[in-house]
Amino acid sequence: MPAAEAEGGRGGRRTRSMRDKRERILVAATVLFRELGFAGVTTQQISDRADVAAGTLFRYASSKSELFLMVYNEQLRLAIAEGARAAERETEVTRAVCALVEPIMAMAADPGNAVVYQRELLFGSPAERYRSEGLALVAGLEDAVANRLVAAVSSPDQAAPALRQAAMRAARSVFAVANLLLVQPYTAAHPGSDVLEEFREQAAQIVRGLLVSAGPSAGQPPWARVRTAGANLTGD
Amino acid sequence: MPAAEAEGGRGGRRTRSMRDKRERILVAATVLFRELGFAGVTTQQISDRADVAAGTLFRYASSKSELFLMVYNEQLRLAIAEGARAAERETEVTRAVCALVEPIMAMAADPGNAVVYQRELLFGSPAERYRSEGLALVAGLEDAVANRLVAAVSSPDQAAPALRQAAMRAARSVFAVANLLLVQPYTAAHPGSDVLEEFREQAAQIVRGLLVSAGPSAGQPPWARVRTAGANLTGD
DNA sequence: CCTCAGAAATGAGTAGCCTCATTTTTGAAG
DNA sequence: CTTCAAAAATGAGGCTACTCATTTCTGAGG
Repeated sequence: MPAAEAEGGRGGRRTRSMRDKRERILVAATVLFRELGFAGVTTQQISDRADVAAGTLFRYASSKSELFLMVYNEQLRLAIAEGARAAERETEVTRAVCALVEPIMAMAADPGNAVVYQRELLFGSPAERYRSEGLALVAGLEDAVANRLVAAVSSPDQAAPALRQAAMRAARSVFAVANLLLVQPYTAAHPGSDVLEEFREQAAQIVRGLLVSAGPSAGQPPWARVRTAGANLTGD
Repeated sequence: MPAAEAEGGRGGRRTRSMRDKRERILVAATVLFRELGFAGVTTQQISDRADVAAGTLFRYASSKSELFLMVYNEQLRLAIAEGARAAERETEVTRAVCALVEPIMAMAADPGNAVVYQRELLFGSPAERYRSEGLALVAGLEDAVANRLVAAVSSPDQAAPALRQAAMRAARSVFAVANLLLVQPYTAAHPGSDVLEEFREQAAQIVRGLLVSAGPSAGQPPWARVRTAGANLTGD
């Protein structure tokens, strides 16, 4: 009987050893990815540095990509938290929405890894643990944006479902825009433009679209009046 | 002297041989990618089928990804052309914009390859030939969308620069939304929703945002009046 | 203490993309 | 026809992510 008890509760040599290993791997991966970039690192280097065999790595993360997601999910979590804090200080909707998302845009300071992170998050094979984790973080952020949009227009409890839906849509659009702008340095599609500034403008445009009306099928409820709130984003 | 002449003009055994080879490779790649998907095909299979050596493949496309882009750029070209044709038949802005983009959404009928195409286009290594080609196609489509938006509001020749800029932004937003929706089946982020319907709604919202005003810094020029044009997308 | 079953670790092996030193082909000039 | 240089083709081999049969370890029961 003490069996499961003594083991599961806390220590247990086996459990501890695995925890240590996981930690060593995480640290090694973090350092190496940061220093050499995703493509510049081999899984060998990581396993060497973590002092485990090559094969052992794949018992803790099913692929190099997953390893990468494991490392950078942490950074995303931090960015999201910072965005939430910053947004609380804003009263105007559009500003608040931007505040929520901008810390993520700032991750692009390290263009190489930020872009890889996006790629793996969007296109990694589904149903992998760390990918889902990252996607959940993103979904949470989208919700936060949608909530802020709804709050700008009515009190949360009596929000019409149609409004909620329109707000979710706007949130997703904002997110899509952020995504594409993050890769932009890499596509070199629209050079010369300031990415952050562009993001603000596009976000403002989308928010305006939401505020004009909740959508074609909503029959113009009262809050459709709030037309141009947020239009003076750059004005003050 | 006849040197460059006789060769460059048309035939020339060498040139012809290379053309043939390129063609064989393209055909082999097209068939195999279609039948087995990007990941399901090895470069060996392609070179075998094209009846060239393994290494020869990489003289015609610098990587498996480029090979893939080479094949699917063609499909994108077709989709864009079809969109242009469909858009001419529409009078209402939002509908026209959707018509332009929707054939691309339809490419997602083959989810596997459509998603890979997006991935390679967005994240492939820059400055590769076929990637640039694909990006140029996309840029052209964005321009077409922007033009249609501008036309909805003023005659093209006297369009204010601020309007043009705002329209480009909206076009890019629409595009970003399309991008994300295309990967959605793969992220499984927002299941249950009809992708095409979602696209229309989000696009409508963005267009509305543009029509409300050209942007904060534009000082509300006359065309800012055109507020809710296109709001009845689903209504008729 | 010993035994033993299941978990975990291991690292040699595999597959597949791509490189590059070598070989073959080409077309012009003598 | 022969020679030659430049272009193109070749395919063995490198590199690296990942697998899997084998080995090592762990902790419980006797």
